[in-house]
Amino acid sequence: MIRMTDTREQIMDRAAQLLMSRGFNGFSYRDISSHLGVKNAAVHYHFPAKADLALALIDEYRQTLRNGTSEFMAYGGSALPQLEGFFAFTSHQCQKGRCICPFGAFSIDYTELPEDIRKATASFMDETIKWLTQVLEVGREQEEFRFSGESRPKALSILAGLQGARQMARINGIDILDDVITQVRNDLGINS
Amino acid sequence: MIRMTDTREQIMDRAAQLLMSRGFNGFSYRDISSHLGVKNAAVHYHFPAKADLALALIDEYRQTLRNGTSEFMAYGGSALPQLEGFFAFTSHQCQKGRCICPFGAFSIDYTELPEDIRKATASFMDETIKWLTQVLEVGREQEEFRFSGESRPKALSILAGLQGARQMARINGIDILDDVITQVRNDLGINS
DNA sequence: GGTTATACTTACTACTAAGTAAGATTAATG
DNA sequence: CATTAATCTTACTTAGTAGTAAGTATAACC
Repeated sequence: MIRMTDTREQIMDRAAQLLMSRGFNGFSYRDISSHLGVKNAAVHYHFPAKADLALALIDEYRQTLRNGTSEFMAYGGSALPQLEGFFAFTSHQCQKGRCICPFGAFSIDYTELPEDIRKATASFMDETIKWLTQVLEVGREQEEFRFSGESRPKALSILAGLQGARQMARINGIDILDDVITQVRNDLGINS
Repeated sequence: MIRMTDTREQIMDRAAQLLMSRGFNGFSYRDISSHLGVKNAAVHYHFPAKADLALALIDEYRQTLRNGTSEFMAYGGSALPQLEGFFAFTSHQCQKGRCICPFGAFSIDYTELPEDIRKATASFMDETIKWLTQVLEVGREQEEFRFSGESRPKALSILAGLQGARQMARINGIDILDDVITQVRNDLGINS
């Protein structure tokens, strides 16, 4: 009756929430199962090992970001909306309590993680870096942004700033993220 | 014979290493004791609860930073060396494998931590923010730096950038930290 | 020389974690 | 109706966690 298996989706949902609010080693299968009102082993049925869950989460998050960026990567266009979309996404995630971005969540336990998770995380990060680098490169050509230095280190510094800000926001309040985003705009010569 | 109790120091040393390479929930008393060749309970003798160890670590780290900054806070002076000293400290820590700064390490588990650790972390962060804000403020007056916007958000964005970069460096190599530091210099108009 | 405090060890408790094997329930299929 | 596969539960194993209580050795103090 009702519907079988949206359980898998519910597990992913709850796990995403937990991953980004407590880190990968900060939640257990029990945290998921008790929240859904099922037994521990039900979660193991869908994701035999915690690593399987991690891979699925990375993939999902990656797809989410990719949906918003693929068109730009393929055809180019206006860079500022891409950047602002990313800011808005980051801010929104944080407000939902998903403060720790997956990079942050996995980076803590990185050296202890299985090889395939490390690869997936690293490759996801690469993809994000490349996207932002292109956004900055195109945006500078079109005079939407002004900054000194190469595009890639600038992209790295922005990503690092957002990641760090999300974590600092946990300790000192969400205003910190807004402040950092505003400053990043300033440093790009965006007068909004 | 030999010397008693440098054990406490050795515990702190190892714990600092573990905290900054695995996060607070990423190491156990066993990781410490086995490395020192003592028993688990010996660690508990010096630090009854893990929270006691955390507080001691925060205090130590805080003292380290304070030693390098107190003179400036009291008397002012040249701002650039303060900033460069901070960069060098960060970079050096990271090269020693202490990639995760305490803020990052505790922020992950923040919501689950006991109240006193949360307070200590937050107050330490405040202290750091205030110091860097003053460095930037003074540095701009003395025309060592150029940047737009207020000093405090600029300080936040730099701290967040360094924290994020340290974590990204774990995943994609230590070059990322150097790139980010270089970009921060660029964005401050420092031509070194 | 006896007492006391320090710095441990031995041996344990109580708990939580990931993961598994085998059985029960349900829905779909031939 | 019988079979099969999917989705779960019950009941368990193994291993690691923080923390504690009681005892031992050593050095310092009176």
